[in-house]
Amino acid sequence: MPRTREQNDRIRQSTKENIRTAAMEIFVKRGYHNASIEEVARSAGISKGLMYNYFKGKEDLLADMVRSRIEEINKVMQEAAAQNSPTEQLKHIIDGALDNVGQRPKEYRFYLHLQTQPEEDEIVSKYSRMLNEAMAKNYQLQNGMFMSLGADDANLRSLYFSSTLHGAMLLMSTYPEHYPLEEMKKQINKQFCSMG
Amino acid sequence: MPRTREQNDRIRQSTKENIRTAAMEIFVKRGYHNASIEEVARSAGISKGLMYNYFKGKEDLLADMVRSRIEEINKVMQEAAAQNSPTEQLKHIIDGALDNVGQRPKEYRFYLHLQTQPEEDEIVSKYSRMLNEAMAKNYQLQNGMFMSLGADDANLRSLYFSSTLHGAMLLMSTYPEHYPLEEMKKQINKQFCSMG
DNA sequence: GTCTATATTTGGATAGAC
DNA sequence: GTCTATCCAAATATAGAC
Repeated sequence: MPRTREQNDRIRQSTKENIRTAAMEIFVKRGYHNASIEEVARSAGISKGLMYNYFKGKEDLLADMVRSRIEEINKVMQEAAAQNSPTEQLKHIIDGALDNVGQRPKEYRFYLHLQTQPEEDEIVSKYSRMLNEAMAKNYQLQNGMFMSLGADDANLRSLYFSSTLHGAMLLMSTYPEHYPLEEMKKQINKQFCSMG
Repeated sequence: MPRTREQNDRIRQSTKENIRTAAMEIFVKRGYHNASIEEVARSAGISKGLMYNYFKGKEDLLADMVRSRIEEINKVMQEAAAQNSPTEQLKHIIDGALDNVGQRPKEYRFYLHLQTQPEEDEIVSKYSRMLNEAMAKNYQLQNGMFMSLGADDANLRSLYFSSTLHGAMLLMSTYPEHYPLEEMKKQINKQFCSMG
């Protein structure tokens, strides 16, 4: 009795999702270069060969992750833009960014590691660029928020804000257990979310 | 006519320095994992085999770099501590950090990439840890400076300062040609180097 | 849809001659 | 002190059977 089309589809989807989860886990643990397909497959509970039935190769796994990361970033930014006042918009960015790192610091660290990849890396630099471009695009949006807020030199202010925010994320991912998340959110809010 | 001891020493030193420079160049360009000994040797103008006469292997090259980086960081911090007032001490830290990144953004990026290495990387994590520890040590020193400055919650203030500073370094290394270095130094100074 | 066995490549490291 | 030739391990990817 052969499987129906729907059964096969379900199996395929579920296996693919297993691989995704396993790949993220292993990549975060070992880093892209040191992660082996072997180990990803083992962690997903399948054979090495079967991987290639679902992803073209190791790079394809990474591409999939980066795509989903960029979606996640854009989503937070769009939610922020939908807020009523620039004050609330910026607050949403701060909360979105810092909560995300606070919840999954290793994952943030993985993507930052990726973003700081040398530009001439043969394989990975493409994805580094994609992430940086996504951030740059959202930075433009953020500039508009500081305009609305009525900042003197909105672009400079926005850049200073981004520096502070990304610095906080970096330090939080480096010392996740000691970083006073809520305290920092309060400080950044106080400094940037109103016209002083 | 054989070479004298001194001639040999000079040759050895000069060759070693050549390798160091070449290795930094290639590592910064390709990243540690993608850099090949082959290419480092080519760039240094020597054969691959000769490399192993000067360094135990690829990892030893990295160890050498990290050691010299930590020395560099500590030096800036000691110079800062030698200043007369906490205001000047903090200013020295800001200038030292941001000028360094401004001059060699790729190199900073390389070390940040190293620091964000996953903890369980088999080879490289050791050096990641060393860098993070050097930074943590200097952070203690910095805390003292904010104490002297008479900050309300000195440790929190110091952490916020570090977040801002490292965020600025990160963004500067990401967009080296667009980042308004001097402007940012001024802002950070204004915010942190006095008691407001 | 899944597995095992195998091919292929890359690159770090060593040996031995000059 | 330097080079060329060689070894060897790791890991990506493929082929073919069940």
